[in-house]
Amino acid sequence: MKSEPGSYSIDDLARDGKTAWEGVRNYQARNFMRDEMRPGDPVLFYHSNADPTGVAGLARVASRGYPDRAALDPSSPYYDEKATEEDPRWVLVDVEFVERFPGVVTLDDLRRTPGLEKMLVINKSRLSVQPVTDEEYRVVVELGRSL
DNA sequence: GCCAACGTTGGC
DNA sequence: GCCAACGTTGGC
Repeated sequence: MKSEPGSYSIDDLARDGKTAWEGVRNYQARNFMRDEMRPGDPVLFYHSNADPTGVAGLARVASRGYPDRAALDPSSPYYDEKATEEDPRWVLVDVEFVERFPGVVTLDDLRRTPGLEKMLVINKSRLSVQPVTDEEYRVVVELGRSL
């Protein structure tokens, strides 16, 4: 799951303990949260538009998908005029903090680590919620903890 | 700040 | 249903 640290970083999550991952306004990303993610699923927390950009730590899915009510709130930056009470259109999950890596596994690290060639973040960087295989997860965690 | 890649919108 | 125009994302 990706976030711009200027907006919400791994440190913010460490402070909050848990947060509602609101504001995702992309159908593919929404569908992952709605259809695929379950409480307990491990999450790589990725800092985009950052210095350095890359995986900053680990989190965990803490709820099933449920409506993102920010879409109904005209004063929210995530407001969507097409969202309604009956069909809020957008979905989020709760995410809880697990650990912060001692550093950041940079995008460059990901690119040059054998076994990670197919990670979507390398080729489909714009997708803000994306699946990671068990093996990719394992490799990234190992990299992150050895920084 | 620039720009390429991508997703969405809307006219036809 | 196509596709051009547009807006957004995100790496650099």
